[in-house]
Amino acid sequence: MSLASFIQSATLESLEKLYGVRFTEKDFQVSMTKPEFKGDYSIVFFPLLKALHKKPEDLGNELGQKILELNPGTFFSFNVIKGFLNLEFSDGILNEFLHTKYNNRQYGFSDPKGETVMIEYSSPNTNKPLHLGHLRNIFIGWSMSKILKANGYDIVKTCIVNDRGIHICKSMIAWKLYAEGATPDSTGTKGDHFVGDYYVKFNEVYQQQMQELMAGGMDKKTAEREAPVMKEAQDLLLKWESGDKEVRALWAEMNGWVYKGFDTTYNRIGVGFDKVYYESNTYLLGKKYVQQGLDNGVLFKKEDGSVWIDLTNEQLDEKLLLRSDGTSVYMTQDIGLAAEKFQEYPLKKSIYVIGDEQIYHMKVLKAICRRMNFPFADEIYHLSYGMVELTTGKMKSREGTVVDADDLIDDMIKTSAEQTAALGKVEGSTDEELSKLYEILGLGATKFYLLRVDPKRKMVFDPKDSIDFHGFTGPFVQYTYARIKSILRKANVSVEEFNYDISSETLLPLEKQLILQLETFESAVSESGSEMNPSIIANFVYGTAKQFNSFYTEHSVIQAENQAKKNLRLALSIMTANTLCSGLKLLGIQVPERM
RNA sequence: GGCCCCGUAGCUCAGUGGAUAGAGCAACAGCCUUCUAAGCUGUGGGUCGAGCGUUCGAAUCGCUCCGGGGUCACCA
Repeated sequence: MSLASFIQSATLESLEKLYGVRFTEKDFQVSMTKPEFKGDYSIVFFPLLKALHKKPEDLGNELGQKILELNPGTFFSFNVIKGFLNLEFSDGILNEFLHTKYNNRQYGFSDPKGETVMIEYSSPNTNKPLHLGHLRNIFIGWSMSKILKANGYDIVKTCIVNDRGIHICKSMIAWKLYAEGATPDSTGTKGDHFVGDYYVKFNEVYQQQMQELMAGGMDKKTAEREAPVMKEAQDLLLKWESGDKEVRALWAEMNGWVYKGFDTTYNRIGVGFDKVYYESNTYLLGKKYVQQGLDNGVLFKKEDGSVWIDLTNEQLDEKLLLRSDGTSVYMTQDIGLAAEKFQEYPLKKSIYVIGDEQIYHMKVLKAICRRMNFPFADEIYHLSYGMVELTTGKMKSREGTVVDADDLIDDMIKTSAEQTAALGKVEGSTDEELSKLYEILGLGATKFYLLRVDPKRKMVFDPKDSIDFHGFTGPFVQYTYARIKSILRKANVSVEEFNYDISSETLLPLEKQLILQLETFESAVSESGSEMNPSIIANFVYGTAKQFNSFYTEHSVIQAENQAKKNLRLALSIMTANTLCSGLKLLGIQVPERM
């Protein structure tokens, strides 16, 4: 139990003993005491005054005395200011916390609950490489999978690959027309970029043809439809759907190139999936549910044969589920896949990491599932994240302002190499060690930068900011870890073998603050899980690193005043290192032993 | 137009019912014969978009307005 919740229940118990009234945790708040006041945690008891007809000083003092009396040895003192009861923990209880947790690598993590959660993230189209926006999606998804695992859930990481449709047909036709048989291998190009280049080529040709048609007097709408290259792409799509062997072969080959490219990127950034769904396998799954919905009257057919659901009475609109020609739309597929997931796995919850532009879509999906009486309807959770914008505005593929994922990672690794070299602290390392280090730092910086903001909010990507390794950044936290490891090496202490005998040393303020900070890891883990928000962990590890650095500057570990102090500080250092490592791991970030 | 999200220091973000609103970056001033200065300490910087309301107490809750964004396809 965390210190905060310990105080919660101690307060409830004391109030009941004192006044015979049962309150709930919502009737008062427990928070960390502001630095300008004496104390560690504060009980805000304003709300209780009215119910108990007490003056603040009286209630505060009575409550404080009762809490101390019922929990001997736990608290050192208390004081009352207005409606705040400030409690100070005894050094003994904090020391005991340190003693039991300092070398527990599982600290902060829950035992398995035996419940499974699926989390879908990334879900790219196969016609172009991954970009900065995908990276935010991917890092949030990966991090949440780790955080939920730390909260005791079994995780199925998944991805729906949008491998069919007009977008890939556009790349295909451009390749057929202009590639002259070129392949990623023959040109030495990464597969996803290779296919993406033909998508760009398609759009160039398409634009040009439209201009020509419009110059000939055609209106824009018709020109969009009539441009030869677009008609050829449409033709490929029809052929694909009818199972044309040649088209299917080319489609499979080009997608294969893309997958190889994606895998390279996924491997490099250290993410993966347990189950990959392909749209080409799942896009027909929804149709049977549409028939079911028609049969039981949830859906209705219009005169032209199209199928709809009416959601106007829940502040949504009418939504099309089947075109008049009987083909399915996006939503139809999503219904099918949603059901498929729950059939394939015993899911407690099904999470979708998708941009906030699809909030409406996901709301409609849930509403439809509810109408169709799917038992899982309420277990669908849309973890929506805000778009990543540039300092110059939005990323627009048409204007060529999209930040490519591979390029970005290359830049970040290069930057970390330059910065490391400039500091000259890792001389004597092998080339292999160095390139590993640069990767850890470059990826750490990128991941931290994208995860430190609440997912729900849109964010600005400032290249200048993102390569700053000072302050609220991944490398800052990694640096703190590396320094601790350096201390431990110098002290000749092995983390596994160090044995901390609990001491009765008085804790100095900076030692105490660090313990109190470390103690909040557990609640950071559970909060980031229930809020679906990795930035809580990012803030925690940053705060912890900062707290350690303050301590480190002021007090020497190796040159401590006496052996007991030294042992205490070694234990504190080990626990900080472990906790930073655990926390960063939840963000998908590795730690370097030196930097 | 309907629905939804956002507006906090020059910039990027925390804080979502409690004490004098916090960090990082940028600016300025200090600290390396002492465990890694990718660090630490300090200074300046705010009508929390505006107004009204609820409350003992509002950046936080409600209403109105202003500004920015998303979405509402027989597109994917």
